[in-house]
Amino acid sequence: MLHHYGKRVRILHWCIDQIMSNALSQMDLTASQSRVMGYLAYRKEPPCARDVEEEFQLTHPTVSGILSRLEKKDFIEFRPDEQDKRCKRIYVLPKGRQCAQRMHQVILSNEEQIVRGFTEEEKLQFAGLLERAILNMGGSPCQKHKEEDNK
Amino acid sequence: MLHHYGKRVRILHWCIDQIMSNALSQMDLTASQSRVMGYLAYRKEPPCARDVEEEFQLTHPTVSGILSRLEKKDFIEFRPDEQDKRCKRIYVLPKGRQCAQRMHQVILSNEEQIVRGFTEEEKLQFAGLLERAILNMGGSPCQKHKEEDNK
DNA sequence: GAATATTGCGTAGCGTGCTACACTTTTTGG
DNA sequence: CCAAAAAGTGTAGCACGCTACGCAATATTC
Repeated sequence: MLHHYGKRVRILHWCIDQIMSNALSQMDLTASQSRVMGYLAYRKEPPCARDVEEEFQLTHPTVSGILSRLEKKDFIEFRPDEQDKRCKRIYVLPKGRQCAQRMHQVILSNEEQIVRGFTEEEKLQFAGLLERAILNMGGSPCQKHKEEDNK
Repeated sequence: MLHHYGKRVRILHWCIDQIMSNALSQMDLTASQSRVMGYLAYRKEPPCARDVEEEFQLTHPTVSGILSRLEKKDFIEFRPDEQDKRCKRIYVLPKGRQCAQRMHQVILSNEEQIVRGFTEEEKLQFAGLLERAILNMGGSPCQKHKEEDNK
């Protein structure tokens, strides 16, 4: 019996991105950009690109692209770290601060919309089954490095 | 309480694609390409691009790109339809037929791997919750056209 | 302290998804 | 029958994932 998990996960992933992008288009932000902005805005210490990679389990060229688009649109600014000259600290500019609250709302309401009509038990099950499926597939990308150490 | 459904769906989607791509790289196929090839190989009548769009809920530029890469690698061939000169019928070439069985296996084993260790009830729940989440988010892209008719 | 490894980042190049536009062919309405 | 709508493709341009490479700065090791 076929359940088409892969297909369903793919479509759901697409839907989530689409809904978020629509809700945020008026702020000139894509779904990925707003998720990163949400993370940046709610950090006390200005993080560097590496922290964003860890948070979202993305590779550095991907994060680099998203950040450079955010910089071009004046949501953020890069400033070199005094101590470690390799790092470029990410500072949220006023334009970024302005829409932080709105972003947060959109992200939360999106999460709610995904599980609308679910009972509390179903929400727990859904999160649990997703997590188990991820573990079945070997976990997130950046965890692979750690596994390689067990040689 | 935060369950990070969006994040988990995104990561799971990524994992599924990654595992499939790895399993198929020796055949010079990406995950998306092999899914399309799987569909093409198990069709009696040679479909046109439109059928692929419907099957996978993708837009036509996306399908067009995947098909043109498959054509370039000699997995498929386009031939104009006699009756309807708009359509380009898709014919699977020998190279495509050769790996059809293997593709099918990889796709099936991938589906199994996603829900490894799940009970039958959990598998049903997982598929059901995914479907409900998709409906919560407005369903798949191509269904929007039909909704627009209800004006 | 100098050679080496690691870390942080940049860039090139690609696949896959999208929107928006244009074109040809077919179908449909008056 | 002819104009208009719809259907099937094509292409341009973009976002966002990836791998693979390279370079500079820091850490580590001998």
